[in-house]
Amino acid sequence: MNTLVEENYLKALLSLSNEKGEVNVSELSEKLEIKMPTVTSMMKKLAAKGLVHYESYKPLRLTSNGQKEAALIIRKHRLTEMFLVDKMGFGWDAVHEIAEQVEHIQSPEFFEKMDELLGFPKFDPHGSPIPDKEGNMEWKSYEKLVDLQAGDKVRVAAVVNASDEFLKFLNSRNIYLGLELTVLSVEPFDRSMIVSYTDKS
Amino acid sequence: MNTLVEENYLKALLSLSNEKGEVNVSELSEKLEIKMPTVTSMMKKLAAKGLVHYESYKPLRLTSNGQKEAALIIRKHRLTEMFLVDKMGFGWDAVHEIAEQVEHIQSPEFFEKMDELLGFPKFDPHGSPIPDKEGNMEWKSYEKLVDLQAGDKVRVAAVVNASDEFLKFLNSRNIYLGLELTVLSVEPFDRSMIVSYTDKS
DNA sequence: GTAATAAGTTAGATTAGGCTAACAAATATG
DNA sequence: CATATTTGTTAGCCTAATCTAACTTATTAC
Repeated sequence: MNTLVEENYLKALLSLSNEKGEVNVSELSEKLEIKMPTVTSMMKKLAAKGLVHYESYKPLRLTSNGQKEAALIIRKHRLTEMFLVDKMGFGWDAVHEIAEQVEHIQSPEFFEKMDELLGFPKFDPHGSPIPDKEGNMEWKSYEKLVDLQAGDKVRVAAVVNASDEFLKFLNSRNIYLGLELTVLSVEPFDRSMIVSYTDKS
Repeated sequence: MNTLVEENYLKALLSLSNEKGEVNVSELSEKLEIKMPTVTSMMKKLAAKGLVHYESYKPLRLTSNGQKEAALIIRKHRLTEMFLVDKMGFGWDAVHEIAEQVEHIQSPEFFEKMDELLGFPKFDPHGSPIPDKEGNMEWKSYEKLVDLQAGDKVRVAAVVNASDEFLKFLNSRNIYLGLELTVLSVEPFDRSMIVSYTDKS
């Protein structure tokens, strides 16, 4: 069994390795807002538990076991977010903080029940995939808005790295998952865009 | 803000002081399964935070502030139990463990929402009162089964100190809150009883 | 009312998880 | 390629929460 702190390291490691293959101690340190020496010593501990491959001065990698453990925490996090939005009526910008805490609850039945009540969802309220019970995560690669051309039409499928401020911004503009967007123009200088959509509010 | 560990001490103190006015270090130690020296040092810490009245070799008492903090944790615990039973379909014998963890979540909105979805309940699934937001707990004093006479009719209102085994026993006999019981006879030797009720299963 | 027992405290050690300061290795720069 | 910078590690210290062993104060029993 892993401590709450260990779980947070694993989760951060997984999300960093998804963004970019290899993870440095400094990156992990920055993400967790924990100083590098502390991270180093935790890496040794997690390596001893068989969750991380660690060699001095080399990039960090989760073991397959570590990856699974991390994915199962993400699973709990995303199921919780889904539950908070769908069953409790929270906004998608309000659920992250709560889910950060609920994800550490040790009770398989609790999350089984959520999953069941939600009808075994595959994606969370931000469009991120929910890993299955074995820790497998379906990675759909969506087109990124930044890569589109004028005239392209797309449907909002997911929000990457959803900060509170950004989600509140989207809310204030009535932009939500599933909404159809049309790229009207792209500014060549910085690729800033004008995008149109139907505001149903 | 109190740590999770401090919260557990406060909660244990409140429940012991409800059972019997004064609380000894040894009782608290036994309840928490933490050795006495550790309890002593935590009492000093909580006294420094103004949550406990502590004097060497004297019984422990919560301050009014400590009492409030403790009641608010109990509130979160009981709201959670109610939510798990009413909204998630758990049995009353399965919710304690989960609520022990959920009660430590820091998110007023989360528990506000539960309260609202449950219709502002006054009692939890075991019949125990749910403290209000100010930490006030209505103490209804029910008649205890052990004090009844042959011929008395009562309705099950609450289960005191509900252990998992006892709740499972009640479940197995189809005894639940609100059920009407009739005391048929009381054995003078040890006050054991024969009780009748309608089994609706 | 003294002695035995129980309850409570003090002192000192341990573990988890954090820190800073100093050093070492790897990488980047002129 | 030699040096400066960045990155990573080691060493040593800190706090929270736990423990055991030893000592002190209260309580109980004769």
